[in-house]
Amino acid sequence: MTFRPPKGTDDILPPASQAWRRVLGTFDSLAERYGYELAITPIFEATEVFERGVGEGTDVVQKEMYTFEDKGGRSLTLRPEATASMVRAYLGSGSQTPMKLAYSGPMFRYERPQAGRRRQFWQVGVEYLGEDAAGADIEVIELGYRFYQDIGLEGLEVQLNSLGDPADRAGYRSALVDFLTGIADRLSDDSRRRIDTNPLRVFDSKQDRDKLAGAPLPIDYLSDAARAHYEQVTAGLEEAGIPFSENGLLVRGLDYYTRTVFEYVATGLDAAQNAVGGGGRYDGLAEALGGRHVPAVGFSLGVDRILLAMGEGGGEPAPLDAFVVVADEARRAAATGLVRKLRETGLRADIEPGARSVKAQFRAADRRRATAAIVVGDEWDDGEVTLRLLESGDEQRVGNDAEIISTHIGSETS
RNA sequence: GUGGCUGUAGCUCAGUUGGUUAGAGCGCCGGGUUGUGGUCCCGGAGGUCGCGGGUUCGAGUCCCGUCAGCCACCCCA
Repeated sequence: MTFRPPKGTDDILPPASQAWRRVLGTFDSLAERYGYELAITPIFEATEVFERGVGEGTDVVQKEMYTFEDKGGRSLTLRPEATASMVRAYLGSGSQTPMKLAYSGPMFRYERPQAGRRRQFWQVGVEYLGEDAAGADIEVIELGYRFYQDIGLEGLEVQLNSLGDPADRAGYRSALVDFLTGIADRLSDDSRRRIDTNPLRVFDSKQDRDKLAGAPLPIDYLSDAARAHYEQVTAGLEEAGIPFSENGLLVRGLDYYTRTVFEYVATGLDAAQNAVGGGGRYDGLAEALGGRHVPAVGFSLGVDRILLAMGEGGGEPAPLDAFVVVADEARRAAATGLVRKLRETGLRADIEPGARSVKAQFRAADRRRATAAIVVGDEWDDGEVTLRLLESGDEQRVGNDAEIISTHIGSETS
């Protein structure tokens, strides 16, 4: 028996989990203020949801899926991302009106782990479903940007591009294939294979990026409608005060994107994986799943990577407002009752559950970073407790009432 | 899937050309203070040296294999 979690997965425990609570909480309230409601879908789906949604030609589908057969002979897959699930759920709901959804949860991809890449990783995201207006693109990108601002991630860059509509791709694709065929002898094996299967994916390759100078770019092949949409997005972002840079090489690794694509890059991250979030418009995804036409746009942000970029690996234990010290065991019932009342008033309060020396209890109070130690001893008979402020060492006797104690501590911490 | 680096106490590590009962710092527990922490002093607990095999009188140390971790590639969050 090993106590390590499976390869590429992590136990997130205190004190590191403190940062998780904060980041997840920030996302939750921010999404709610922007009008995105919670969506919870299964972490596994019928395999075809991802095959058809994400795209057969993508690395995610070809080699990174956790696929298994259940006892009923169904092929299921642990979700490698959430967007396909969200669209599937939206179609399943039968909704005829736009829906703004926010989600948070683990995703799974079978890969060799490294810095910023895990087999189970956590994404938060939103999807603006059933809306084709550029205003939705702008709102989504802005929401993501605001999120990074709120949690205090510095050195963030927003990169933007447009891939156009499927109709724009036909002409573009043949131009790209011509170009790539011309330099095929200098490309990596992977890229050469993609010329036939999925030429756009060549832009994903770091190895070949420098050889792509002069390659035709999707942005130069946009239809009038797609171009107008793109220009509305850039204008809207400027108006919203969101700094961004246009990157004609940005194509994203999933097949479902149309028009707008964007990525949030942490410039301060020295790890190779510096994309902390990304997204785009996917007007064709619902139809790829066999549904009706549903224009939509969304993003997903990698919480593990965000914390990595912020250097939030360790940290201090969560602070406590009060630690109740039992001076002698005969007073335990009184002390336990006091902790209960302190907690009811909203204080973070704790106590040792078994008999320990006063010294040990004070040491515990200090280690837990308590603001005050509350001693329950002989003074209890006078209706009082001793309140010691651990940082200054100031000590006084106060009424043994939770409200009174709370007031004394509150004036210290505020 | 491919390549590189690393596995000794809870953590960070030391361990001399292979040589007796494997060490340090930090952390943890207890005592010094009959009701007082964070400083200081004293004491204590805690180790299949990743695992398996081989060489040797003798392996933490050398060789082979294997597993795990880390990093990079492919690609993405």
